[in-house]
Amino acid sequence: MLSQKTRYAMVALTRLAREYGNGAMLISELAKSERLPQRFLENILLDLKKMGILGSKLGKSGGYFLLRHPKDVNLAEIVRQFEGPIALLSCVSEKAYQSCEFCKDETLCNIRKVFKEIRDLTFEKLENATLEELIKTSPL
Amino acid sequence: MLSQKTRYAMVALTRLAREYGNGAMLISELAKSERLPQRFLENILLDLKKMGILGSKLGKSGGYFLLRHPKDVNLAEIVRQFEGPIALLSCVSEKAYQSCEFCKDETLCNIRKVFKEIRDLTFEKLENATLEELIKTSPL
DNA sequence: CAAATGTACACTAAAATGGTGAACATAGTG
DNA sequence: CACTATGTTCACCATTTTAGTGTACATTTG
Repeated sequence: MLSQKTRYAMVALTRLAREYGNGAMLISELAKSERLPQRFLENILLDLKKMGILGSKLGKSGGYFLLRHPKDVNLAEIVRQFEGPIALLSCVSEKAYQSCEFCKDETLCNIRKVFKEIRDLTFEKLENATLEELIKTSPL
Repeated sequence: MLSQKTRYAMVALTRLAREYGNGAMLISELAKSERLPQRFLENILLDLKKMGILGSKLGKSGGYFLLRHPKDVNLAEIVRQFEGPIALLSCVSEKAYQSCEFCKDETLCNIRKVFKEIRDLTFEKLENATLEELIKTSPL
């Protein structure tokens, strides 16, 4: 299961994506309106800023805002940052590959094959889930 | 990422599936030949016994053996037991569903939609991964 | 009975999770 | 310039999870 941190990040980002183009939003307002713990949220927003996804302004009328266009931020990047590898086994991870201590030949391992397929499908779904897609309202 | 416990369980089970029909195998032999920490493995095998997947015999020439046919044990069951829910969000879990504290209407939530698709694909792959499939040797 | 096995239950060290506290830096306003 | 509202930094903390280990016990076979 995803950590609270990742879930909070997704909620905060989709909100900031809806506000895209409207200037900065206060942490306090974001926390209150989305029901996120403010102090914890501060850490998360700071991480997102360091990733180059959010920008911030200090002082009066300061706050956070989405730097990139919502179509240029996807969940794969967010999940990687806050959860670590998308893969369930390091032997099928793209960014954090480590060879398996059990396998003599990974190409013949059927366990690996299953988890490789799962990783690839999961990654594809997460990568296609841009903030733009996430804030689209379903047709009635 | 999957825990060591889950990985060890998968390794032990595929080995016992290969030995299916050959009687009991010593924990010590299983641990040594598959390079698993024996004491930790004992806990895992006990869990698998309680799940009705393994049987055991005490005393001399005792040990563990697969109770069910290898085609009747799949990774979905194993992952659920040792990792908890297959879903990444409780709002898309089948066995551990919990409503989302953020959503007003889950049917309209696009985040949920993404993770529901991921859950369903993952579950399908894990369910089709029976021990019988896992021990098949690839054709040359 | 003795030895070889699995069983039970408690315990522990280290890491991850989900935060909080206190002081500081910066930008805008009067 | 001083004040105040904001974000920033860094350290700290309690709880839970992970990955085991310790010790004693129960059962079967020879």
